[in-house]
Amino acid sequence: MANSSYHHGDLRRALLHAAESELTHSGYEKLSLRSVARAAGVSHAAPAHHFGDVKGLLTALATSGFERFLLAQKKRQDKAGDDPVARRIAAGLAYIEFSERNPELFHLMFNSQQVDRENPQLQQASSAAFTNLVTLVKDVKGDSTQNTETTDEQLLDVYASWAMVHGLSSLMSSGRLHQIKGSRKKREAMLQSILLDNLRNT
Amino acid sequence: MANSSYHHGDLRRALLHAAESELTHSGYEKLSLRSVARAAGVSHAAPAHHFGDVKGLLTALATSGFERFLLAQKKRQDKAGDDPVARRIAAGLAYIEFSERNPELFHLMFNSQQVDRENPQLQQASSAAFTNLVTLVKDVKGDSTQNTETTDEQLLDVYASWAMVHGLSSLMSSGRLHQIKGSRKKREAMLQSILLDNLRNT
DNA sequence: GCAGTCGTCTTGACAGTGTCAAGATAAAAA
DNA sequence: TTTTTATCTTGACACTGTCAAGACGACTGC
Repeated sequence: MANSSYHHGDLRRALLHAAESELTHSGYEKLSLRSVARAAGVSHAAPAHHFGDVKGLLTALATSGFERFLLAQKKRQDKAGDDPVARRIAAGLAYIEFSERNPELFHLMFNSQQVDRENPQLQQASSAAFTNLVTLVKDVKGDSTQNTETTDEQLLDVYASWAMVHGLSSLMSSGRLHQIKGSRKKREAMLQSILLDNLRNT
Repeated sequence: MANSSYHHGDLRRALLHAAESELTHSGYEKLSLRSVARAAGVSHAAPAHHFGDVKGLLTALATSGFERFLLAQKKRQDKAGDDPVARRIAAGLAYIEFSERNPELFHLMFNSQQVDRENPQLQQASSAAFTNLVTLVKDVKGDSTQNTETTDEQLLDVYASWAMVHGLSSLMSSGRLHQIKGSRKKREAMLQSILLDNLRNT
């Protein structure tokens, strides 16, 4: 039964949903376990059973964030076809768009000291995103000999590409690149020109 | 008198110092007004008189951060001589080094929702840093006709350069670029090669 | 020197928070 | 049906930020 006072049924999901709503509304720095519980219609101590403490809840949120983050990139890079450069740029634009659409979640995922970086699910989700990035960049550089180790040189290329995309995301999502504005198409054209230049280097 | 119970003398500075110490030690997300007051040896409500609320304290911290942030860059870019590229790279390395040395402060300055971005002193300090960046990039592009307006094209160059440096800083200070390691010299050589490529475009 | 004023700091209170221990409830297992 | 187990509630605790009231001492004008 979903609505009897005890045994909510899917409280974990309901709490995550309420937390995400509070996250986008008032930011993760002010997110409170008790208000999340209130929003889900349960007692203040109910979340503890599913998440342990507030860090557990935020870690679960960040994990879910990384999953959707990767999905958004994969979706867009696949839509971009086979050209490695086009694919890399498409993923980059999706990366940036995600950060703009979910600034607080993005911030939580990458910057918060309140998420447990040792958590296995989180690590799995975030390193899956990283792996996708590595593949994309390797393909651009042409040396995607499938399953070989990634060399240090390749990693530097990955870092250069990642830093550019991440820097744009970080600065845009905190409203600092005022000149990148206008319609979505126009903004993405500006970003694309930056990303293209960024990929033209050896 | 500095040590009579009332009228501390320079409590504002003492509180800022205590806050910065707590900042680097336990992160700004857990920084508490009351513990800062305790560390400074005053009552729990003393900080309110100087900073209003916790947001005021964090805003003052961020402001002081931006000032030192700019100073560090200027110092290093001047030491680099006259070559615009060398100067830009030097400032970039100082930018990154600052973020590594003060990850929590850096995070507070750029990402925290708890600082008042409308604060005049903060805006003054942060836009001074931005102005320096604009000048550096213009000089690299060669069109530093002193006091002319900055065109949109130039701003895109600024953004491209800024995003790269900021992205590296953000990722490094949160410990995500594992392959950039070793001695300071070695790490900076890697960063420098990335930054050089980044400046070679358009 | 002396009164009054004003900026500085303390005290005490309040609502809100995260976490813990204990107990209540209902579903699942035996 | 009885027992066990997972789930949720209740109540308490120490801690937080903020506010109002007051205590203190430095400064001002005379």
